[in-house]
Amino acid sequence: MILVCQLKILAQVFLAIAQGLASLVESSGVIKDTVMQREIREKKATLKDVSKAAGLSLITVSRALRQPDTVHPDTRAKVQKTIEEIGYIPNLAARSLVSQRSDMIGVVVPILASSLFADFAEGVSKTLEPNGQRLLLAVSNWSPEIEEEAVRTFIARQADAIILTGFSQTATTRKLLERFHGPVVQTWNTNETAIDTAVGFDNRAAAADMTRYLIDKGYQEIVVVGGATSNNDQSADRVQGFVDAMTAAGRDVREDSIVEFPNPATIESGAPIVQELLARETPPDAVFFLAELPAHGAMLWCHSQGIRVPEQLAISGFGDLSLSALLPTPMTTVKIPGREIGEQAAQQLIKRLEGHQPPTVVKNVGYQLSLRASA
Amino acid sequence: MILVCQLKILAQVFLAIAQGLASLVESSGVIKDTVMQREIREKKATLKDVSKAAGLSLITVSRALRQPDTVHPDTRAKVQKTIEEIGYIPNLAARSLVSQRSDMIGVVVPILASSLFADFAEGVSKTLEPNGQRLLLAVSNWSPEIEEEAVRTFIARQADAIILTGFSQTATTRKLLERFHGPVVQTWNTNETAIDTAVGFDNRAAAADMTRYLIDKGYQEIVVVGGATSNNDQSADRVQGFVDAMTAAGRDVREDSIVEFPNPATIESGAPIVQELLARETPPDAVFFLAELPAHGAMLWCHSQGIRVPEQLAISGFGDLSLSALLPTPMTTVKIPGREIGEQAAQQLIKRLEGHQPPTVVKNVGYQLSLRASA
DNA sequence: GGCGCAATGATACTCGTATGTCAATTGAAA
DNA sequence: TTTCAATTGACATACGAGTATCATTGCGCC
Repeated sequence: MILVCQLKILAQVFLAIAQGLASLVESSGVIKDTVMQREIREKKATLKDVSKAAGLSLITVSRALRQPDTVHPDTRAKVQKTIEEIGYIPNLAARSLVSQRSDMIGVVVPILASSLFADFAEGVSKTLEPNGQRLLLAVSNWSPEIEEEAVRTFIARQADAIILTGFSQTATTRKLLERFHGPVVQTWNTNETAIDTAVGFDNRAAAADMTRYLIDKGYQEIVVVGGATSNNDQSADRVQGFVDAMTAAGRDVREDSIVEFPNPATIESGAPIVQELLARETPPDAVFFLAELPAHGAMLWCHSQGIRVPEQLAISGFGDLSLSALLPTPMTTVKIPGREIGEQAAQQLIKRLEGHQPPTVVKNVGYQLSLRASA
Repeated sequence: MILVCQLKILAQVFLAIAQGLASLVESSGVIKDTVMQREIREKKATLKDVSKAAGLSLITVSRALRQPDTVHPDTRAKVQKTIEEIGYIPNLAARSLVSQRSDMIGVVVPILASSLFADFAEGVSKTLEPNGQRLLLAVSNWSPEIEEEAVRTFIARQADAIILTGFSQTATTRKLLERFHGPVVQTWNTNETAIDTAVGFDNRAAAADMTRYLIDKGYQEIVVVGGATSNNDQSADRVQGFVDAMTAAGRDVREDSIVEFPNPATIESGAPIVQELLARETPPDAVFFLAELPAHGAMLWCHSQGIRVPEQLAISGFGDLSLSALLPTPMTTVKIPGREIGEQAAQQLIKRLEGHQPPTVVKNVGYQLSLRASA
C-alpha cells in the first residue's frame, strides 16, 4: 500500500509538471499536441476541461447540462460537441457529494449460484436500469454478520436505498438501518416487524398449505427437510408452517419428523437424505423439502434406484424452478415468484425515491401450489 | 423529478434554519436537546460532528483514523468511542473524490437467472469482499448497447476496475475502456484482441474437442444447436469450433447442421428443437447443444417420450451444471469453471490495483470434457 | 533553564460538481 | 435613445474527507 501511495504522489507531481508545461506551451503553440495527448491519457476530463476546450465559462457549461433552458441552443450544441470530442464523463462521486444522491441501490442476497436469488437480483437490476440506477451487490452467505458489513458499506457509499433478503438481521444492522435516510425493503418473507417495508410472501402459510395437501392426500409418515433455522427466518417460518398444519390435523410431530440439511442447499444433498430416511425403521411415505434443489436430487436418485415416485415415496419441493415440471415425475412444489419479488421491491423503491408515499408497507406477492405427479 | 428537487430545497432550507437555531441556542443552553435530536434524524454525522462531540479538533480526529501512530492512544480511544456513540459512518463518495479510488468494481453479465453467470458473479463478489471492495452489477441481456451504457456509468461512478463477459463490445465501449484508468478484464473467452487482460477458456477449442469426440464415437449425422452468433463471440467461437472439427474430419457441414435457438437459452427450448430435428427426413443421431439448459430440456423430453439416449439420439451439452451428472442418462458435456473465472478475474484485479504487474495478459482457466452416458 | 519531542490545533487548500448572487454584454423592441 | 430581456461570466460557497504547513502546548531530560 505504501508503494501505491508513493506512486500516486509521483504521478501527481508528474501531472503538475505536465500541466505547467501545457500552460507554458499554450501561448507559443508548439508541442501542444503531444502534451495534450499525454494529458488525455493521464487524467480524466472534468467540467472545467470542457469549458476550456469550448471557450466557455465553467458556469455556462454547467448550466447547459443542468438547466438547458437558460442557455442558447447554439451554446448547448457546442457544449455537447466538446463533451463528445474530449470524452468527458461526469464524476458521479462529486455529484453525489452535492446532491446527496448516488443513484445506487444496495442489495444483499444470501447466495447467487443456482438459486432463485439470481432471478430476484436480475429482476431488481432490470427494473432499476431504465431509471439510471445501479445495483451494489453483496452476497452474504446466509451470515448476518456479513450482511451487517455490507449494509455498513452501502450506507458509507451513500446508497439511496437498501434491499435485504429475509428478516434475520443483527441488532446492529437494524440500528444502522433505522438511522439510514432512505427506503429499506426486506424481501422473501412477510412480517409485521419490518424495519421499513417488505415485499415477499408468507413462508409459514405456504409450508402449511403444502403440508395440509400432503395430509389430505393421505400420507401417513410425513417428514420435512429444511435448512438451518437459526439466522434464517424463511427456514424457521417454513418449518413452523409444517408444524402448524400437522398439529392442526392432530398429527404427531416427532423430533425425527424434522430433518436439517446444511446450507447452501444443493442438488447433491438430496440423495443422501432420502437414502437415510428410507433406511429408517418406519420410513416416511412423503418427504417435503423446503428447498427445491435437494428435492430434485432426491427425485433423480429415487429414479435411478428404481424407487417409484410417488407410489413408494412422495416428494414435494419449495421453489418451483423451471426444471421441476420437466422431471421424470413432474414435481409437486410451491411456486415462488422470485423475479417478481425483485421487480416489486425495486419498483417500490423507485416510487418512494421519487417522493410518492408507498401505498403498502408490506407487499405480499403470494405463492402458489404447483400440484403435479410427485405427491 | 421537479417535485423531488423542490422538496430537497425545502429540506435544505429547513436544515439551515434548524442549524441556525442550534447555534443560537447553543449558548443559552435551552431546547438544545430537541434540536439535537432532530438534527440526528435529519442529517448524517460527519467527521466534524465527531470532532465536536469528542471535544477535539477536526484534524486530530482525521489523524486518529488515518495516521493512528501520530495520536495518543487515549485520544484514539476517545475518537473511537465517539464514533460509535454518534454512529458516524464515513462518506466514501467524499473520500473517493480525494483518493481517486472508489473500491467498487463494475461487472457486466449478460444474464443472471439460472445460468453459470450467477456462479461467476458470486465468485467475483466473494473474492472482492475480504478486500473491502464492492460489486457494481449490470445485466446486459446480451446487448452490447446496454453493456456500453453500463460501462459508461461504471466509469462515471469512478469504478476502480471493470469486468466484462465476452469480447463483443461496441466500438464506443472499447474507446471508453481504452481511456479508462484502470484494469479491464474480459471473461469467458480467450482472445488475443483483449482491451486489457482476459480470463476465460478457449470456446472454439472446447467445441471442437467435443465435436471430435462425437465424430470418433462414430456418429454420422451430427447437428449443433447454439445461440445467436451476432454480438456473441462465445456462441460464434463455439459454432466455429464445431465447423473446424467437422471439416478437419472431412465431414460435410450443411446449412441444416447448424441450428440456432433464441437467447436466453432456457430448459424449455430444448424439447421443441429435438422434436423438430427428429422429424427431419434424415434425423441426426447426435445433437451437440452449445448451452446446457436446452440440452437438459432435450434429454428430459426424450426420456418422457421413450426415446432412448444415447441409442436413438446422442445428446451432449456445454456448461456442466451440477444437474447434468444426475439426469436419467448422465450427460456428456463440457465442464466450465464458471465460479473460478470470476475468482481469477477478481484476484487479478486486486493484485493489479495493489500495484503488482499482472503476470499474464490472458489467463486460460481451461475446460474439461465430462464424458458420461448420453453421448 | 534550555532543549527536544510528542501531541494537538489553526488555517488554507484539494478533489469535481453544482448553485446563489451579482455584473457585464448583447440585441431587439419601445 | 432608452429599456428590457436573454445570455454569459465572475466570484464565492457548499458538499465531506483529507493533506500540507506552521504554530502551540506540555512533558521529561540533561
